[in-house]
Amino acid sequence: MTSWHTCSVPKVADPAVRAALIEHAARITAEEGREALTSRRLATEAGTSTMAVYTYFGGMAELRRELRREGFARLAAHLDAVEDTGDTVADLLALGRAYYRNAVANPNLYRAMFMDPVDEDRGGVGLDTFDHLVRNIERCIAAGRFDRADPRRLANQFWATLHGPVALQLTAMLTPDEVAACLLDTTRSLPVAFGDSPAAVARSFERAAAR
Amino acid sequence: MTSWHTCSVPKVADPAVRAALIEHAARITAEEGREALTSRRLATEAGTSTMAVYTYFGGMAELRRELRREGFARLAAHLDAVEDTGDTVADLLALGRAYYRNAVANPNLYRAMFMDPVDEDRGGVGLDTFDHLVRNIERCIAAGRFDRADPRRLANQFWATLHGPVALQLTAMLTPDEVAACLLDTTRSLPVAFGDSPAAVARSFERAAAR
DNA sequence: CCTCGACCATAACACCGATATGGATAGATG
DNA sequence: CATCTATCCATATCGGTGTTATGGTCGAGG
Repeated sequence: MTSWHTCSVPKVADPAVRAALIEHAARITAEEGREALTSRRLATEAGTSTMAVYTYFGGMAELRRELRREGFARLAAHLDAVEDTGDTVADLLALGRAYYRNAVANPNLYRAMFMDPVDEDRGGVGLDTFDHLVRNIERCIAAGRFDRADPRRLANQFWATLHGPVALQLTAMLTPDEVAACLLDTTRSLPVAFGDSPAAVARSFERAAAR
Repeated sequence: MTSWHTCSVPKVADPAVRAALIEHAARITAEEGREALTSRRLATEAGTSTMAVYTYFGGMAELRRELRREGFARLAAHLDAVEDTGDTVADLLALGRAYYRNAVANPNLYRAMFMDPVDEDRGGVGLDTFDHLVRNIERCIAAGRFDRADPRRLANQFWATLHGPVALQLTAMLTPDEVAACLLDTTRSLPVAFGDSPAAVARSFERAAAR
């Protein structure tokens, strides 16, 4: 029949099934970690069979790849929520706090993005996420707060300085308290190393904390 | 028979089999990563059966725990090879370089130690390894190079500052070149944040690089 | 209407960690 | 020396995994 008003879902490459798989995969991974994400369980909870994973993704590895893409989208949403103010360094510190909050809010997705091994090369997944960080550092330089330098290099440094404590907390190598102290110290000293004055950093720190 | 000169290996709790299991497990993990370490393959290459894993360790999880202990022993050997000189900050920088070299030399063991998830609490495995770092920082403080502070807190900060770039390199999020630049910058700025003068840090940096 | 091809449910395969079972053997006991 | 006992481990098995082969269903286009 297929009359014009039935609006039947096209059977070919049904995007709803694909989206449901990613959604359920993200939920299972976020709630119980990578090991809990099995093809059979995913198929059951998504209301399909394991074959759907292969028709839409090719295998569990590719599905996890899409899962990482989803995680980067969520991280980007967290970072985009930090709005720019006149204090570029305070903005940078706020970005750091948002990064940390996203990590502890979704530890298993953070693991999947930044800590789990991945055989294939990471084909630029999540690369645009860090443009946000780079642009903020460019503004810090333009505002005269940081010395002139390659913004990308400073951004990598800032990122690694965040990732170190975060990763050690997620593997229980450091306690959350130790990590909090660590981040407090490093995020305070890093802008100074980038060229800002200690007094200005202290002011920006209070402004960022007040948000 | 078992006369006094046959020196028969005691059958009860044969430590040679246990050692062989750990040795082969370390080799397989180091060469091909965590996923390659299966009980069947380990048993085959060690010349025994999978049951040996259970009689000696209780399961694959406990075996991996011992594997981590082995990794910490190797790291400790790397760090112990750094000898103390009169320049305590140069010693600290040399420890950092040794830490990095150990990580890139045995990436999969580093993963097993610091990046892989572990359900049980990390029962202080590898805790003594960081005493080395803490004592060095205590000497930096005693020598007047660093401001008075909790040495453990500074050690955590130093460790996290190393782990961040290292971990991002091992997951291919950053290239080795980017990580090298990152470590160059952070290890240079961190002692300054700890209270040392930039000029003194620069001197110690050259001394450490000259080793 | 009818064919065609995409989608996917079922079943099977090879592999994993873990366990039950029993045989072999070293050491203790008489 | 004979026997007993407890340990170690080889075999077989179980439930689980990712993946693949097969075939049926059903929408789309001629």
